[in-house]
Amino acid sequence: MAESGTPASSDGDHPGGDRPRLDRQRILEAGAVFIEEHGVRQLSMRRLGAELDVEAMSLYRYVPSREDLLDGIVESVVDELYSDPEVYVEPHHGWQDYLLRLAHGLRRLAVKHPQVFPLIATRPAEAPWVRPPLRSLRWVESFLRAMTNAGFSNENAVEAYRAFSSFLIGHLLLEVAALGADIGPVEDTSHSPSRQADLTEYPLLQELQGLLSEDRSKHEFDAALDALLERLDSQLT
Amino acid sequence: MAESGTPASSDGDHPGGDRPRLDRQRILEAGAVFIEEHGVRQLSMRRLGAELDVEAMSLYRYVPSREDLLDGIVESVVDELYSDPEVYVEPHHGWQDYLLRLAHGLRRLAVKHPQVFPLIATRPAEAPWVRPPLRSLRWVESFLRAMTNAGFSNENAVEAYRAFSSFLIGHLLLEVAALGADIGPVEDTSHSPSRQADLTEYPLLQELQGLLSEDRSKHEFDAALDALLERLDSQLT
DNA sequence: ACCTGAACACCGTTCAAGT
DNA sequence: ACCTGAACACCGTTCAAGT
Repeated sequence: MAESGTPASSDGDHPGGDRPRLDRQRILEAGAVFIEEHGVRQLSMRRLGAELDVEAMSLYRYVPSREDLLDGIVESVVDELYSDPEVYVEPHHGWQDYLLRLAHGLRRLAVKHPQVFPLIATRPAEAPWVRPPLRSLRWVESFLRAMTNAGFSNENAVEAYRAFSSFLIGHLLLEVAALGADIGPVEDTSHSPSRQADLTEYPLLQELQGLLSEDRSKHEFDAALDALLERLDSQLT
Repeated sequence: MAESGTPASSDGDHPGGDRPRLDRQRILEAGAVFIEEHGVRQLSMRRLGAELDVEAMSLYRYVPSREDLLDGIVESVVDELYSDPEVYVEPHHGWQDYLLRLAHGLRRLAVKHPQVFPLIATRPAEAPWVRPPLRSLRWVESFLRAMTNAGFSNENAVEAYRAFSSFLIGHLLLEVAALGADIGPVEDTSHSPSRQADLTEYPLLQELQGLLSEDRSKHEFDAALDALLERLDSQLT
């Protein structure tokens, strides 16, 4: 009786929990959670609808297409960076401090959302020169402002922006990949990379397999970032 | 008359050209070509079949699944590196020469196959510690051998391997992305990034838009590679 | 031995229809 | 105003059947 019919109270109508009414932000968040749980490949409009106790078709009222849904998810995840207190402070301690905080903030984001991060890294951006993972005009402006204010020439500021992007993409993409994320359109757990590779033909690999399997990502990230900052610093004089 | 029936000669049977009989390598090559022309997203078993004048179902005799097809395409493209005369020579001129040649070979590969490269960069590898874009045990062994032979400790050789991979992924992925490739699961040309972004709120971006749109990828690649080699060199002493 | 037709269980997306 | 059912044009994949 309590199950059907009358649109009485707004809660307790469904056994599995209530349904707070659809809106775009709720869809994007559910999408991010779904991807983190099952991977992008598994995300279909129909399944995401089911997750929200709604038919797939309802989503189209808030999201024009699956592609746009993915873009929206990326955007909403990246926007977490604005509320990271370690990152989003005025760059009053110099450009190196600013870049360090930004880089570490993005690394936290990547590690927190290992399945979404590849999308952040690979979806086309707002403008061709907006390079991931700094996906918004606002961050690019902020980055370039920090550099030029610090005395970098326009050319060097732009070059620093490119070097910084490449550094982050390379390190973070490979870090989340090692974390077991699928960074491409795959999903099968029953798939290839489970079986142990046969190393009999590769004596050095055999010997170094222990070292190769160690996780040194934090150290390598910091070391490479440090080297990058040094390199940029040398362009300042 | 010449159109139908008798399986007479092996040529001229179809107006659109003859059909040399299916085999795995032919499928993989057609797949690579198709992706370069239309993007990964457009590649379906049915369409690739049509490209080969065959029903989709026939492909399953040579390729277990679409996923495996993509892996095979990646592998066959990466294998071009073995026949690059600039790369595949014994490292007799020192480790720096070896790394330079390898890096430039991979860059040529990326630029030659801008649509396939993101797959090279993002598909899961044979073993978890095989990092793209060096996707084969053989290359990893060769890389580590060159480094240890040059006097690097095991630890430093492995660290160099990781730094080198990250460097290549970051730079080449962003380079092919700028080249207009879709580096993620997108395709729509009718899509977002066409419209000119509104920069009125971002004065510095407005001022630097010219610089930001310049292609400096070759120079930046070389500069970053140089810095990396320097950094590795300093670990040798 | 190699290819195909028909079928199954899914997709994204549209649109008229329900409440 | 918001959600849904039915439908369309696609998918990947299986398998019995054709030649």
